[in-house]
Amino acid sequence: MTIHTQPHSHVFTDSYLPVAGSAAGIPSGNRILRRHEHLIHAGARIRHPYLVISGAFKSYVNYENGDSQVLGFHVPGSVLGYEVLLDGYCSCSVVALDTSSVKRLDSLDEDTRRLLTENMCNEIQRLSRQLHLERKCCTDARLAAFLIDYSDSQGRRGYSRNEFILPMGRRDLAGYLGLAPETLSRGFRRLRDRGILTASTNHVKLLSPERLRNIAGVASDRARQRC
Amino acid sequence: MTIHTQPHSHVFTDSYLPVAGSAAGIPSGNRILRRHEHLIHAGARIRHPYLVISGAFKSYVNYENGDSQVLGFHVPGSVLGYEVLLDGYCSCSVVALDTSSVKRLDSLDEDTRRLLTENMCNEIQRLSRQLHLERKCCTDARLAAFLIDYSDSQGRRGYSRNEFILPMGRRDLAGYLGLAPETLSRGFRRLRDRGILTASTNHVKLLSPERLRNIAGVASDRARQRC
DNA sequence: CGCCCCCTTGAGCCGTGTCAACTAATGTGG
DNA sequence: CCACATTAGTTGACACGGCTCAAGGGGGCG
Repeated sequence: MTIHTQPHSHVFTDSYLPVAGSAAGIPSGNRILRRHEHLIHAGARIRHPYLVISGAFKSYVNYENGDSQVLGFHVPGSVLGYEVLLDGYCSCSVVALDTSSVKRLDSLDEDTRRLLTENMCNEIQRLSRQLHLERKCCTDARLAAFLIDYSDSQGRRGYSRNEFILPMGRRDLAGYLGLAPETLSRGFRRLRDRGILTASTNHVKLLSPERLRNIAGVASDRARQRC
Repeated sequence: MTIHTQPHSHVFTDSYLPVAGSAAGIPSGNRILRRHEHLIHAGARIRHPYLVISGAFKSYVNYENGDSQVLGFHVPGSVLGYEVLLDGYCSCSVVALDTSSVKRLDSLDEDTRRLLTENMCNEIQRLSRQLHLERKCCTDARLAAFLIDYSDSQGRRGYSRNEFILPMGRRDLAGYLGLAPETLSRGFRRLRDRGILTASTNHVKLLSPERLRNIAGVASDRARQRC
């Protein structure tokens, strides 16, 4: 049996329906977090899950030796805190990349539980895909897959698919993609040289989404050497 | 906040308590599968989860271009089929590596749901760790981490920690660790040359678990080049 | 203005994938 | 039971991608 996966969907876990309208204004009663402020501390216990309303978050783990690993990015629509289905102890930290707001999901009713379960399931599939991506695909394909994915995520939320601002810095993005920052920088440069996009640090404009999608799609070939 | 993870525990998802005694004889009423026989086909729908009683399984995904990815190995005590918590459609296939038996969990009661949820949670953490391992650690550290983990798993189930038979072939193990079979072979050779183990294909004997654990533990350093 | 941090660019090295050849193990049919 | 075919595992040679180290811009903020 063959699974036909699109190159790299669902990296952004917006399992909830798009909330494009309400994302502009920040609803009262929600918790507001500023850049670098933590929503969740690894090892701490949470009692309620959160729904991301606006902004963007990064989840990560720190290891004993000091280096940290970026686990994922979370945009409006994402649900955080599936650990409440178990003991509530979080294994990773979640920090705001920019001024952001979240809605606390107070009642752990049937719908919420299902939402969290779907969230976990998506997470497993995302990690599997990421593993496969890092094993088989070169820098450019990984970067292309990420950009296509982010582009789609933007589109689903009602924003432009071809022009957007990345909420995370190069270091974090490199960490997420399993690359050194220098390598990521060179990846951007190659895509820019080929006229596929323009990227002034965080402002990205896709000039040829077709070719970008192609680069990401050839991904699963043995395209580690031939991009 | 720093998470203190042991080098690589829980790769083998024996969330259920060890069933060492009952593993010897195969209880009646359970489903028996022979080598290469599938328990779950990707894309198919399952209605009940399974508990592995004896033998060993491999879960994997096939991609369009033909190459497949090994997702995990499952020994007695593992639970398979968390997808029943959602729509029941499986995203990966599960095949027996040897003559094996499973027990179908008929009632989806509270305990079973919790077991499956824990299973998913462990899976997420395992995949995160694997990602980190593959990004930061060289061949020998990855192999060492796997062997330590398998050794511990054997120990928990009441078998020898220092001498065991790996149920999977080199190709599958290489695929799981994200290595080429040749590279894995060289990894075994280096560990053998250093007097840390003996390995005649599947029969592994750990001569110096201490040093092996050390190699796996130095893992998270920037030990990609210096093992 | 000047400091700091982030990003970029260059040079060189090392680990691992690939290709190819050889051996060992397994299975098959006569 | 042996000869053969087939697959799995090992070993060697080589090339290449990405990491590391080091230095050079560029933008934000005090």
